[in-house]
Amino acid sequence: MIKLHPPLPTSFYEKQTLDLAQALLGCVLWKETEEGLAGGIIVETEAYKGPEDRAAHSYNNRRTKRTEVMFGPSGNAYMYTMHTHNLFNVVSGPIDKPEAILVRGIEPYYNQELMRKRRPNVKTPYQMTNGPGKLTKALGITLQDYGHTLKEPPLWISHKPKEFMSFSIKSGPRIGIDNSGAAKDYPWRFWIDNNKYISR
DNA sequence: GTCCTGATAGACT
DNA sequence: GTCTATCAGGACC
Repeated sequence: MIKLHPPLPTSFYEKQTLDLAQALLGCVLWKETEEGLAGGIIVETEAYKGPEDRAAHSYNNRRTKRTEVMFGPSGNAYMYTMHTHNLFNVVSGPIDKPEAILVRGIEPYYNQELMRKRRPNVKTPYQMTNGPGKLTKALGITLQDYGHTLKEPPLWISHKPKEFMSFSIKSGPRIGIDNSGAAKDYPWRFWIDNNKYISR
């Protein structure tokens, strides 16, 4: 699988964050664990643009143990715990520009059986991965992956498979950030139109 | 729609 | 040490 779907190179991540958020749509997110390898198509993302974005953890350049990885180079994993769930983000922006992209939804692409095993009790296939906390559980992504590069196993992102080369992208306000002033209205959420694995 | 769960970092005393 | 908010999810109505 790694030979068929090699990691995207450093140059892929050297884009404006809003462009990268859209470029990630259709790409495959892979995670290999002791249980096996699983992969899913990224179908929904949200951009968070550091200093000027009140909704971002790195707003006003807040530099802490948690946000530290966002001040580093792009192409690394930023993990964050929300209640009982782990959320996965791709670090974006150059060094000292703390920006990131939250992955909110994936479509199972490889080893759906393993995802189902990790997500018992779901009633429809969509419920396995149609949310930021759900997809990390389905793929087996944990806080251990914080700060890890996305350019080599066990956690990596590969180019769009040919069946996902063409689709239309929609955008709109982000989810769950109601207390962030004007920032809550920024249309920095992107998704693949008509995809069934969008979080809402 | 409402309510409850409950990990972790960060702010505060 | 203690308090509290959080880029949700699930169970319920």
